[in-house]
Amino acid sequence: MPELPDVELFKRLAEQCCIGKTIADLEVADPKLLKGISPAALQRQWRNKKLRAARRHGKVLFLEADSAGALAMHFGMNGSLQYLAKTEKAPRFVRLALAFADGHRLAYLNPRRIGHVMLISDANAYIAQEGLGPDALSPAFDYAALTAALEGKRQAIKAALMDQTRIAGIGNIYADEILFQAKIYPLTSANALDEAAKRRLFQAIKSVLQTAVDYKAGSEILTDRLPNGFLIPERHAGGKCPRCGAAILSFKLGGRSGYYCPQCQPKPGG
DNA sequence: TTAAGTGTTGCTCT
DNA sequence: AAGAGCAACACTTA
Repeated sequence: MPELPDVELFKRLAEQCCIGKTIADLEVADPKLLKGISPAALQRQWRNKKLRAARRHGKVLFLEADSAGALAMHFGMNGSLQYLAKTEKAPRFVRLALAFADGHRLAYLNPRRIGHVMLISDANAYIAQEGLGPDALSPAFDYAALTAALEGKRQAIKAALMDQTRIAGIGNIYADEILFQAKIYPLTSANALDEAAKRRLFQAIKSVLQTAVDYKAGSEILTDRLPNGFLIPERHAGGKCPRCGAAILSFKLGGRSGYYCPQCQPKPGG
């Protein structure tokens, strides 16, 4: 699930339901996912503090408490954030939850436990320390930033898009979608893209991610929540190109499955 | 029952 | 030195 659009929705959920609320308790159901602090220390530090703000950079969500640092949440392969009403029973896989004074809870779920929640002092310092590139949807990530990120790189353009140290927020599924919309063959060398291709790529990064957020679509296969013309619903064996009807082909890159249309995304020179 | 899977890290090899 | 490939992480679903 969680690529940039998913985490953006988690951020909005936190903003809409929890900002300004007093944290009555922290329920750490799985201490293994908590980094940088012990459950007891986190409870001491965050109890009776107010949740001040939610921020996002790439795939990371930051929840900031008043004068008590921030929690940096990584959702891994299939983590999520859920708001639970006072009387609502906790679903499976809740690993950590903020229990507010009004009885509602904000729960961090992570079935596979790939991912973590880390207490940090400052989001910007964390971004710098992790070496994260500019957030794909931020104004700071402009066309010049894209060309700089791809400069002299010979690796496949899909791998470059997914490299969080160059651009933060794009994962396997949205990388495929962006390259489909930009009509670029995913295994093209990054430094082999001409000006026109890079312009299309930049436009596709912004429009695909923004569209996904606007449609409230995660990267799950939710056909009815994505506009027509998206590749994502056809991202499986037997899929058909939404543009030309050709059979969608699959490939492997770095152990991950990718999908593309051989008609709309032809190999350079082939 | 087996395989595949939305992310990241660390290791090895070229 | 960049970059490719792979395993590991833990667990669900097809």
